[in-house]
Amino acid sequence: MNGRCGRKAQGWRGLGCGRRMTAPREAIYQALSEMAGHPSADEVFQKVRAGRPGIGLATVYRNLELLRNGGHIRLVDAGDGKAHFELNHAAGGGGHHHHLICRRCGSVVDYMDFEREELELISKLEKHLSRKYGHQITDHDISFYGLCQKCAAQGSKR
Amino acid sequence: MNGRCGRKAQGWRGLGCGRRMTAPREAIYQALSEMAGHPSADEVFQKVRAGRPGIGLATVYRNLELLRNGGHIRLVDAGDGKAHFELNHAAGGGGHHHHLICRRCGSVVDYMDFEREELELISKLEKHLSRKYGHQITDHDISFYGLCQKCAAQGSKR
DNA sequence: TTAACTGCAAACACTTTGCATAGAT
DNA sequence: ATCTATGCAAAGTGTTTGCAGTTAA
Repeated sequence: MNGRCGRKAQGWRGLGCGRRMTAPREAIYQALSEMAGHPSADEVFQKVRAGRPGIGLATVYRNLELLRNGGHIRLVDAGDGKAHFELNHAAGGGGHHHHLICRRCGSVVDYMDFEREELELISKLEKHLSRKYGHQITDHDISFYGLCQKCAAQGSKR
Repeated sequence: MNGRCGRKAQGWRGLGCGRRMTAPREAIYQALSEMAGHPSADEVFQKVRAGRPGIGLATVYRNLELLRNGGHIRLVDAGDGKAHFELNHAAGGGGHHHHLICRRCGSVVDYMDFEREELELISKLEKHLSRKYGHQITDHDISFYGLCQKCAAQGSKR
């Protein structure tokens, strides 16, 4: 949208996003892309660490932030106080999805149902809100909260 | 939905939610209800403290959590690492709204546009997702992220 | 060559918890 | 009288930052 990368994104090089392409950065993206679900920063750290023992947690945080700014990955709020991440396939127009989050166990289910109707309403909303409030909308988040099947079965209160 | 209050909610008493109705709890809800926007836990604390000097921050956190579980207030994620709160007017079916959040300055704008279409799609989605995934959906969050007018004007990168 | 990146550890900010006391029912 | 809620301070947690050394460009 505004100043995205500014460089030709030839496959993987796009991750550099005008910055240096370092081994840790690649390893971090790689790790995230190999992980299922929505790992937390620390989980990504553990995974990267397995293949690159010397890596630091700070580097993971710094790169996740960088990758997020570059639009490569996306932050998911699972309501557990930690930041969770997932690849932003939506950047390619591909597998964008929304979330179904359990308030008890924190599990996150992705869903892509009603894609057509949702996308239609969403783009209508984005356009309208942009005009009305002057916001420059780049992103959205639609999540449903409640109890997952397992937790709901475990009894209603606490 | 599941085990909500279980007591007759005679106006304000409903806040007790089966628990003791204490002055701090009332003061905290009162403070939040008098504040505009989406104050953070600490902002609520400051406001309550003004009228009740002795109150503790922990009590504010404990009660915000309690009120949230009781469905009286709602947590808003402004992406700034702090928990923000607002009254859950939606509980009464009234002024439910969604958010327009600035990634730069963290400002949050409420909007209620396209209410009919949105609500229609949302309730359809909730029903469908409940059936398909077995989740017990109690709540949802729809937010658009980007730059507010002011921040967008201040330059595109950085 | 040089400026961004890294790893480490220390610093931070927000939130939660332990415990003795106060207070609602 | 009983048992939950409170206030304080101390402990956690997740995340950020300072800095000297490293490394991509």
